[in-house]
Amino acid sequence: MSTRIAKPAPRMRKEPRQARSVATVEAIVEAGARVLSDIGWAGFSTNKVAETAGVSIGSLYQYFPDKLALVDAIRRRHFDHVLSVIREAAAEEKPLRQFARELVRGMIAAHSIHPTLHQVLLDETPGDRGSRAAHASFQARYLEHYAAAVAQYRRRLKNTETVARVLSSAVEGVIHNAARRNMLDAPELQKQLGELICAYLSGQGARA
Amino acid sequence: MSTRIAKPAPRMRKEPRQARSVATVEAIVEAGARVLSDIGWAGFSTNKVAETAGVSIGSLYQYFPDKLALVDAIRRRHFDHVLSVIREAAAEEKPLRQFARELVRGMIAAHSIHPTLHQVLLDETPGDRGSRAAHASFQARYLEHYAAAVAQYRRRLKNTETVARVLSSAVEGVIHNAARRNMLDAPELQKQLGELICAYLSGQGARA
DNA sequence: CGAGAATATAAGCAGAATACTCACATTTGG
DNA sequence: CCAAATGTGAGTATTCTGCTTATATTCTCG
Repeated sequence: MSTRIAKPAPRMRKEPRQARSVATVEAIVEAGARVLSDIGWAGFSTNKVAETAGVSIGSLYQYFPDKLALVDAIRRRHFDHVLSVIREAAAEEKPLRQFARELVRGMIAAHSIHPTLHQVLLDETPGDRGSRAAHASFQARYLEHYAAAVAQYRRRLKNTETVARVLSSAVEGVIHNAARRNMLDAPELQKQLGELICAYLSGQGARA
Repeated sequence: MSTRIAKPAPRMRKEPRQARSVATVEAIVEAGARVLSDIGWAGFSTNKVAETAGVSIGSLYQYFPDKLALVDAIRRRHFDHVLSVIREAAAEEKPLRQFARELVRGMIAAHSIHPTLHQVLLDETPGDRGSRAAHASFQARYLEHYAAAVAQYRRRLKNTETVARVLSSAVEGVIHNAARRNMLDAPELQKQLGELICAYLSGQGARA
């Protein structure tokens, strides 16, 4: 019995050197995100990704050692994107309403390209081999930013962590639901989501 | 070209008449829910469901004409359950805090058996053939109950529909997230989710 | 130019699943 | 005790999927 590590799982089998191959790799990752968002993990096959990207299946395997390495690349790219959105919204000190507005706009923008990618990545995609760590790390930093905002705007300072978790999952739920119904750009929704955030963080949940 | 309807898709190939077969069918549906919740749609195979139920694959096909009929049965059962929870919480007139508490408790209880079944049913499961109607009908009635509550507790009566949608998806998001982390029974979470509902429905999202 | 390196192609393999049938065994009710 | 109801599971036929490989094309750079 070896050390429980089944696969070394290198990120890239070969690093793209010319501009052409960089574009190819980018096209593959982009197509992968599209397939994942449109059809979900169940329909995510390397052949279909290659076809969607407009490259041959051989090209895909020239750079990605296996299917999971591809998913990892997609995940990394998407998480980095989302993380930057929250970091930006929670960065400097600003009025609550402005924070909420920027957060909502950013999250909606991030989900407008591949509406359900985020959820698929969180729910359906296997957390196999090494992505587990990246996954957890993302979640941790993700929450940190939320917690920072919560600490900044909330009077009651208890349970910051739980409050942050509740807030983030509520926002994600609303966005995800809107994405599924193709209603991400409804201005009414943006407004209400903003109000939800403000109301919860203002936080006097009615007495008694 | 015929009428676009590929399959008549009967619900049951044969109706169980004896107590034994009723139990068998029930075991199959229950096992199906478990498999769907534990492994997701990608791992949902009729063979695995039968094995989980402790019956032979032949028994399954004696009552369910095909895979989708089985999923439909699972969906119907689960949706009926969830619907009853909301109906009960939003039934009589009661103080906001009590409504919130009952809703949260009910939703958590409903998700405690098969934590991620609800999301899987909504997101991964194909809406094929005839379940589309049931699906939409469920969503409609689901929202109706939320809307009733919103109309009852909210001062501003505009956008009742949007508010109901935002509220329901926020609640679902929190529950779903908690389910994924096995934190459904954390009392802190129940409390915060209740406060979120109250705060949003109380609804003065800070001025300016 | 031209040679070798980098990149792209797609036919196809080997094996794993999977939905579903069918011929037969067992149990039940009347 | 028998006909109907119920249960069984090996087997089938088909699809799919991840991935290799032998070959073709394009780029870089002296």
